[in-house]
Amino acid sequence: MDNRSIAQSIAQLARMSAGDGHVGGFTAAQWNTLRFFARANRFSRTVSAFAEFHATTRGTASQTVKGLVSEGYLTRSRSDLDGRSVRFDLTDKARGALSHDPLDALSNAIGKLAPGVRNQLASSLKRLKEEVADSRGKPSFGSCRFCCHLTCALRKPGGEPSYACDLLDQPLAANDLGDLCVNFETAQSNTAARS
Amino acid sequence: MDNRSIAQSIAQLARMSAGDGHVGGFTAAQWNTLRFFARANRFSRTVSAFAEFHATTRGTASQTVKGLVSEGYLTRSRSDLDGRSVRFDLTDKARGALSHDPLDALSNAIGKLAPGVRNQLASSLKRLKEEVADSRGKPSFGSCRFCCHLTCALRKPGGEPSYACDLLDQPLAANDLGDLCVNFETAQSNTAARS
DNA sequence: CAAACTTAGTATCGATTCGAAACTAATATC
DNA sequence: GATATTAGTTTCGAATCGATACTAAGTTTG
Repeated sequence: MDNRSIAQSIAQLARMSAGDGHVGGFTAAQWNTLRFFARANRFSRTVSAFAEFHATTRGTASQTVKGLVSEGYLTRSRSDLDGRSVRFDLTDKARGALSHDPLDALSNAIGKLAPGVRNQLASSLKRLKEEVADSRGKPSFGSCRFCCHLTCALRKPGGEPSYACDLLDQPLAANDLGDLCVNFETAQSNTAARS
Repeated sequence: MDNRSIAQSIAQLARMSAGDGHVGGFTAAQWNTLRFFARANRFSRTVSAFAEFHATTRGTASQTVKGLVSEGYLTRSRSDLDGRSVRFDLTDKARGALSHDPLDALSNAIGKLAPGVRNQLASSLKRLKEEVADSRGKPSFGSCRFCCHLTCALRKPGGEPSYACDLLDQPLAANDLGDLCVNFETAQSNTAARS
């Protein structure tokens, strides 16, 4: 099986499961938007970050987001720190909708893989994402847990560790570490750190 | 990393690399169409099979194909066996265009994986495709090589083997065995063969 | 064998999406 | 303080999509 066939398998798998069609009242673009805002951390729940993630323009992303806001799936709130920035958060209504995500067919299939195979798959995909993002000069949207900007300090010996992002200089809660971030940079391979 | 995150990685990877945007003068739908007709075997280079593969309607698929025919990327020819059926074949112009496929970014990234990891990835994806296709009650588009309908006869001891599809009762050339087919059914797991 | 059904492909229509470009407003840089 | 950059929005035209209706060829069935 050659590389191109494997690449096409990935593309087809995505198309098969995400479905381009209107499932459950949402368009494909809307599903992707909801999924993104469900998984992005608070620094990344913006139109720009979503546009980047979704590989589209800010204009298009803005339209999709606007639609979901007017239908009550996202709330809109301006940032205190940056007057230009606007953050969007999922409503409970959206969270309810996401419990019938058509992508679950794929998630379930993944769940049936043997643990070792599953983990191998996850790490291969992570690797591929970084590689492709790199070749396009775009961020790859990883989670803080594997990001070089994550700093961890142990408040007191044996106590709860506290986390922070040293790029944005903002604290991070322990259960936010798995969320996606625009500013993600892989923790290894920082050979060009001093550039 | 949970199953849903992995599923989203697959979706994102596909979107990142295939790019929804107009690359090289083709739309995303057109790229997918060209890729399909490049990899499908002669029984599957039809509007219906492509619609199935692309998870869209025949109407939409017909439109896209029509456009590519009028631009000289596909040729149209009626089937001798079935007066309704029409087969579409790639022109050299199309083959040239495919040498600048934006999906190559992903193919190249896959090529950089260690051979073992790469093969593991390929088999996981194959498995997932079948699983998801099954859960949707749709064909999964595998290649003849792994299909239960493939029959192989050795003409003479030590000679070239000859292949055929026992479903369509048609001969298969050795270098067609890697092509995609609508009628694909996985060679193993035929527990319900007598149903 | 003829009526009824199915299948392959096409055409038309309106809704949605997309990218490009122009625009406002806030922040950075020099 | 002028200029550039960044975040988000808006508008516009082209393209896509799904739904639906349609033609024509094959299959089933009575």
